[in-house]
Amino acid sequence: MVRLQKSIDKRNALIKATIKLVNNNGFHAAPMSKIAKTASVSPATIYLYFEGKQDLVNKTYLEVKSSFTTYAFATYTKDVDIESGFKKIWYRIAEFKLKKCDEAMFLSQCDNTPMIDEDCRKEGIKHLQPLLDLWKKGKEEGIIMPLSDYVLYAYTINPLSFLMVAQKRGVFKLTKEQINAAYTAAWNSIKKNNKNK
Amino acid sequence: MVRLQKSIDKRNALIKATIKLVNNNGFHAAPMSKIAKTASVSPATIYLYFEGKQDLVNKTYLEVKSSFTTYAFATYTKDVDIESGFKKIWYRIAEFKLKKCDEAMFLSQCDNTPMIDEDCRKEGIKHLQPLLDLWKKGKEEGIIMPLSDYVLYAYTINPLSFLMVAQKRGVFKLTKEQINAAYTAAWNSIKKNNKNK
Amino acid sequence: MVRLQKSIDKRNALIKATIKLVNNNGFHAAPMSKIAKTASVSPATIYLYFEGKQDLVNKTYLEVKSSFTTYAFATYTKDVDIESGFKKIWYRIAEFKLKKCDEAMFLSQCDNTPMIDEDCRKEGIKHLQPLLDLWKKGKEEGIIMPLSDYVLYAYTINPLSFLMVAQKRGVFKLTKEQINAAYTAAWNSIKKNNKNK
Amino acid sequence: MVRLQKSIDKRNALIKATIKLVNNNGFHAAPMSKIAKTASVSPATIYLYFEGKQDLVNKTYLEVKSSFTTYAFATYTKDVDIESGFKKIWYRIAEFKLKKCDEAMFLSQCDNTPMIDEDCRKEGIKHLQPLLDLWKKGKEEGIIMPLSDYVLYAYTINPLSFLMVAQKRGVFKLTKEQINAAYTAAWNSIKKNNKNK
DNA sequence: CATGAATGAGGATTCATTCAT
DNA sequence: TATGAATGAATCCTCATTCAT
Repeated sequence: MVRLQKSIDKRNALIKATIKLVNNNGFHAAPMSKIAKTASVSPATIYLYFEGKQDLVNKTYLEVKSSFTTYAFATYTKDVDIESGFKKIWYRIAEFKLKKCDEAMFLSQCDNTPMIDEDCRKEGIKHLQPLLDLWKKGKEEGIIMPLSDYVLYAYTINPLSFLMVAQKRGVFKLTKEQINAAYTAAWNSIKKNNKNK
Repeated sequence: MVRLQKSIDKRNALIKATIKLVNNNGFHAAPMSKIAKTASVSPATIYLYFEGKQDLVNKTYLEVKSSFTTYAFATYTKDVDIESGFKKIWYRIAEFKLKKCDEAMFLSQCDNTPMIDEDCRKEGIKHLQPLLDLWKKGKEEGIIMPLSDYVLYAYTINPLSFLMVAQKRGVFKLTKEQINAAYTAAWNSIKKNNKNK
Repeated sequence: MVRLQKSIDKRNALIKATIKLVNNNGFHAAPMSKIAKTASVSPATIYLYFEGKQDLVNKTYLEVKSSFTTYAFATYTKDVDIESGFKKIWYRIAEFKLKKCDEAMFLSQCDNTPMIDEDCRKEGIKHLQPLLDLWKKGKEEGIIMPLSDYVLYAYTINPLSFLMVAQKRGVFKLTKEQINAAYTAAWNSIKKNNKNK
Repeated sequence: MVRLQKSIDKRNALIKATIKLVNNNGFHAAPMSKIAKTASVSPATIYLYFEGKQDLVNKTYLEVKSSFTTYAFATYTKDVDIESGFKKIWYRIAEFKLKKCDEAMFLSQCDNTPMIDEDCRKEGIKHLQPLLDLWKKGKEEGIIMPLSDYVLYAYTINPLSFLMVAQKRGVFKLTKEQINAAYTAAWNSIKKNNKNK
């Protein structure tokens, strides 16, 4: 029992070290030896918790992705109307990008890299289901445009990653106003807005 | 044939090889030796055309970015109204993402990686000026929402990258209809909503 | 056997391999890979014991230099008169050049090459202090000519290196008689000539 | 004729470049490409004048060695007594070490390195004959100690190299007084000094 | 469970040399 | 004669992984 506890600590330390190093200089600057050192652990120990580097990276991705979705849906309940539900989720995601900066950065680094297995990527998306359900309902009710989920995601959620990275690079500042404006843009892009014509 | 001049052909072959290999398996799977082999050239030859790997990657990025913007603005002229201009550019970019798939994929891999120098990145953005000018005018004329250029980019251009990558992964198909729908979403997200005029 | 400690044996083997290879064909013929092979070790292992090639070479130099001075002063005590002391040290050095031939050859290779860091070189000279003290006293007592230590070294110790290298090249043989003659030459060159007293 | 002239210029430029680069950072910092560049010549051109790097280095050595001995014996004539003759030669050599600093430095770098072929080395020593003849006569006349030529060289000429290198390193200054003192040391070390006892 | 030492395979880069002109 | 481009082999070094303890 006690040993098991200790183990989880080490596993977490390794995950954290991976995130930190990848964020600092990208995947190519996160060798196993450095990850081990950052986690105050022997290189050999990593292989007690993970099958290898690929596995470590994948597991880290899943962990962070799960943390992301948990955060996103923490305050969401199905019993609200489409726009309110969407708004709630969207703002939670925006909040995540701002508050859990390390994790958000890590996810964005994972976005377009072949470092993450395709299977693992699919696994990571599963937890997004509540949002997909919401969209489905929204489309059925004629409130949201009948677009593919990918398109909806591309126009509402993904821009937040782009803006967060821009902020991280120091070329842009995500103020409260900017976020509100971004929400409006997001909603406008997918809402069916010809009802009162 | 001609040996008195460093052959532009070899340089191009190296750039192309870099794009290809990075696209296939990411930066970490594009060693100089493989790049050389792919370009049918000796490893040492690379160093006649580029200062090192960093330089090769940077130059490749700039080359592709330039190709991208050239394509984007090829049919654009300033003398049209805001929406027409935007539409023209947007569709050219969409076309680029579809037709110049390799180059588009490469650019998306560059987006969130620290492999590209920050200076180089800034250099690459310069050529986007015509679009920024258009947006400026659009904002002044009250046609486009008064948003930061980063937000405008995040909501109109960046989603295309996301969708292109999704398509490349085989989880999504960018049909003509999808593109038209995407355009509508893009425009809706940034146009000034004048329904209650 | 024991693996919990970096084995001093391996370090020594590496130092020895370096000496051997440099002696055989000079610095330029002692690549890390060959040093590793000669020491029956993986190339990567070298980097557990040394920071890089520069460090390996420097450390080897210091090691040998230290071995040299230890040998030189092993039988020397301050309580003898100047000439006896000098003679003792001189003969020990001569003995070193003959018996520890590998080390002596290595040191002579280091003499005029920029492969050794200047700092490291200075460090190596420190241990020569007893001889310098002896000289100082000898000069004060009017027994040794009032020459710079560099000149004293050039005329008494350095010739031994020259002769040893010549012997190694096979063009000359350092017999006992030659050594005695060399000692006389050395002492004559620095002793205060008191013939006309 | 004109072409031949030009050729000699290039050959000389190459020799000079070799000396310069080797002096600056040792043999390992004098790649063919740099030598070519320093001599304002194409790398390929080197191979028109020399068989390869080994040959270039050897020929450079011989050239410099020849320049050295020429200088050393320029003012020497056989018709003087032993000590005067020796003194003349010795001071010329000292002058060479000071005035032709580049060449002297180069020679000292060649001293203990296996970069120079043994055959080539022997060839270089040949021109020293006048000094060896002088010594022979001196020994026969009972003026110089009956020592091997190597020992005589080690105690009279070689120290000058040592001192010159020390000066080059900045740890020692070869003033006129030092040189005179050095000469005395040199002569004392080999002269048969018990004649008037 | 945990470790530090050890490693072979592979990475970027340089070099002496050659080739086509 | 002279060249700049081109290169395969070799160099230093790093990395993911394993092993003996």
